[in-house]
Amino acid sequence: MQERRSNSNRSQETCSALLGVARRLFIEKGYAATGTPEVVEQAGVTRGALYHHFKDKQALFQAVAEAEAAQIAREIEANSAHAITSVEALVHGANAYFEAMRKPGRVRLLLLEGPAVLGPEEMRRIDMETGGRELRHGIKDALGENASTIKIDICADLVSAMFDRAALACDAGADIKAYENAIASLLTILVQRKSEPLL
Amino acid sequence: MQERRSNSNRSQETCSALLGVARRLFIEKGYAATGTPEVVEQAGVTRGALYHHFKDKQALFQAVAEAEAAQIAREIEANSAHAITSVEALVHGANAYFEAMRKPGRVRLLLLEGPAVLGPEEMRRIDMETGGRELRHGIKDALGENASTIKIDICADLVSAMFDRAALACDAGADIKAYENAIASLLTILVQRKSEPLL
DNA sequence: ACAAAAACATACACAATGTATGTAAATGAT
DNA sequence: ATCATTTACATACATTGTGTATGTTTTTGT
Repeated sequence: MQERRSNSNRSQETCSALLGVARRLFIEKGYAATGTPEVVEQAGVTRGALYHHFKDKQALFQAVAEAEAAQIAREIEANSAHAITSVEALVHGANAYFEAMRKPGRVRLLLLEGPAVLGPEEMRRIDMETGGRELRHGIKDALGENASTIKIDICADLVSAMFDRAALACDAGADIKAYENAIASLLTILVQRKSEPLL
Repeated sequence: MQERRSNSNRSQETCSALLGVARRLFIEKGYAATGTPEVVEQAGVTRGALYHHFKDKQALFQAVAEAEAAQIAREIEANSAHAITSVEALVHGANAYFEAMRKPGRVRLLLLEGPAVLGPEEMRRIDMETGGRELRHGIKDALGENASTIKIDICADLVSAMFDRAALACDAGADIKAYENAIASLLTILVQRKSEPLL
């Protein structure tokens, strides 16, 4: 009794199983402590399948991280759809980001292990293709048209750093509201300075 | 011909050799790609000596990270000795931090690998015992006496996050002056708000 | 139906980690 | 000064994981 499946279906299902198990183990035990034998065992395949679909363990992690970042971007986009002023858009986006990063494991995946495993430039690329792009857009609106590209980039980078640190702190048990208020104050000040360039 | 050395001297010299080689390899190749056989070979000892002085590879990394953080704290303290106002102290401290973090490898050690290998809470502990303590003190002065402890902590955490991100960007080739100016502006705004509490 | 390619599975070579055990040097007490 | 004890190492081993090479099955295209 053998059900005939297409090749793309086979690949998709095995990749999906591998990514799901890898994601859970990377979150539970971390990248270094997660062995490929354990991953394939729980996914119901062999190491041969893994190394057929992914170049190495790092590529598996990268796929997990990219999928997670894409999902986060979708959630942010859904939760911050309606916003009138640029400040509101920024604050809504920030709150949506915090809400998304509350899902267990995301902080560890994207803020702790990601930079160490894939490097900061690769993580920055992933971030820019997902959530970071919208943040930069919001910052650009907030700063006004007289802000140079480089200043927009730096400002967005610094604000993004605060967001990440806040998510990290909340993941460690800190009060979310306190960080949200602090960041909201900073963003408000930032935008009120629109006329005379802040940075 | 055998020179009689004290036990503490023997330990100190082997530990020093191990830490020096480990530091260089951790910086050059990263934590995961650095093997203990390579470390002990270049240090002129055996793995037995390593595992006698350090519990495991992670403990070796932690010792390297703590030594580096302590050295950075010393450099900051030396370079920001004289400051009149609290703002000046903050800006001087920030510039001293950037200058210290320009030394090759420190960004990778303390901002990339450290959080992944030792965990964020351990890195925060190390930071608080070295440079972070002075930053928090400066922030407290800048915010004034009416700021609550929790607000001081959060503000210092967020500012520290910006410092770290700036150091990371500069390590990747970004313009240091641009980030320094951006942070200086933000700090100025922060402190000008002393009367009506910012956070 | 048959060749080619894709999707796996199996087996192997290599390396690294941590530990257990053995040895030499230093310390402390008599 | 000697001897027991502890400290500082060195050696050997057991385990585990990574990546690759090779083999097998299933699908695809002609």
